[in-house]
Amino acid sequence: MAGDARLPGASAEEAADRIVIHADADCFYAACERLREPALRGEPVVVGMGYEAGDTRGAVATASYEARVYGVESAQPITDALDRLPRKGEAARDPDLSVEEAGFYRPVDMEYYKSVSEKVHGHLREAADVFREVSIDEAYLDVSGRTDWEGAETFARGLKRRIAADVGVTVSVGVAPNMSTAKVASDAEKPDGCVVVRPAEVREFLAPLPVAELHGVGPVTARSLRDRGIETAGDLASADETELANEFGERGRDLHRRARGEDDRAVTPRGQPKSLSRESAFETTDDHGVVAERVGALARAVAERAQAKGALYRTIGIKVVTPPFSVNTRDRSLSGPVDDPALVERVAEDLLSEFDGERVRKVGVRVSKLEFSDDEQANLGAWGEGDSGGTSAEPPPPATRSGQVSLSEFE
DNA sequence: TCTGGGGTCCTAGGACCC
DNA sequence: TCTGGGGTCCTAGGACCC
Repeated sequence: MAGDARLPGASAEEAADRIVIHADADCFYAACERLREPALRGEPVVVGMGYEAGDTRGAVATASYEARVYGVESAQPITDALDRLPRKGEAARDPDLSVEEAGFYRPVDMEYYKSVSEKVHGHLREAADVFREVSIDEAYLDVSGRTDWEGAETFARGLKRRIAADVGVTVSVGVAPNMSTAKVASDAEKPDGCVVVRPAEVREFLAPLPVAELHGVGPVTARSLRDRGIETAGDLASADETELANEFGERGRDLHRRARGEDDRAVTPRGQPKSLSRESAFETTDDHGVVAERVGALARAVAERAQAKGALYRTIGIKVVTPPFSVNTRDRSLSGPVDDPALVERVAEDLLSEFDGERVRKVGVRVSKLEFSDDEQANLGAWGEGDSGGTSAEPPPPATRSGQVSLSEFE
């Protein structure tokens, strides 16, 4: 039972000697905007997704610390953010508003952020024995062979300094004997943090933290834990594991271990994606034709992306969000892996027909049970060395067409 | 004010097979 | 006619993360 958490090859001895860094760029999108627009430095900056200049739609992707002071936070609707922090330009024209208490709003520009991210990741990769990219602004590094606990802080500060000097963004880092503790440590002194937690200090470092600060504890679990009198990681660490397992299943055991700073997972490079999806939100409508149109476009887009990545898929699914916010998913598995955009479209629209007549606010299309052809694997091996792909001029030819797959179940 | 978009992992019941 | 156990796959939903 106890060995379940351990990955193959990660012996207890190896785990005990591990030095893991979690690096997390501070307000990354806002930092990128400041990089190319230095006038934004020191100003409140809000980056919105689904947002266009002058618009009121969309949601906050990143708010700079200056903007957070006004109560702007990520995932907030732009309209709410604007209530708290008006746009600079509008504040200048409106005598009731103060220009001092206004901010700059910018739409997300993923391509640019990726180009900055590649530079940051380049430094991180160079500093690590093993590098695992988590997202555009986050990564784990196994640096066991690069430093020791004596030198860990100097090592981490050097890394931060190189990134700041070369790229111009600040990165918060946490250094710890395992991934889950390193993650919490990088968060502990944001922004521009550098927190080293040595093996003997893990328990006391974690103990006072609210449970919600543990990776994997969201609002639902946090409330449920609080209802049981478990407020801090220390409470969780000393809670009864069997009771946690009864209440939360295997996740309960996991959280118990994380709260105790026990995490034997080895840092491994990120593998191939498990699914690819596209989704989009719109004004709630019950016009099935409009919804079907969207689904068709998303199906084409997702199939194109799969093709560009050399991915075959065996399951096609849709997501339909109906007011106020209920998420419905439907999917269908095929008899074999395919690369067949027309089929994605057909299956997606067929699955959608169940929702004919319903009010819909958002739809998505997903392909999953992915398989990657061998030559594409080879390409991805090379990809790990240098650039991070994404914008290659020509997608690889599809490895397999769907001719051999039975379509009888759709006709 | 109608909460964006892209992911991962887990659970649970039913079908189906041996 | 009714009884087991074990395993995998499929589908739907939920929690969580960035």
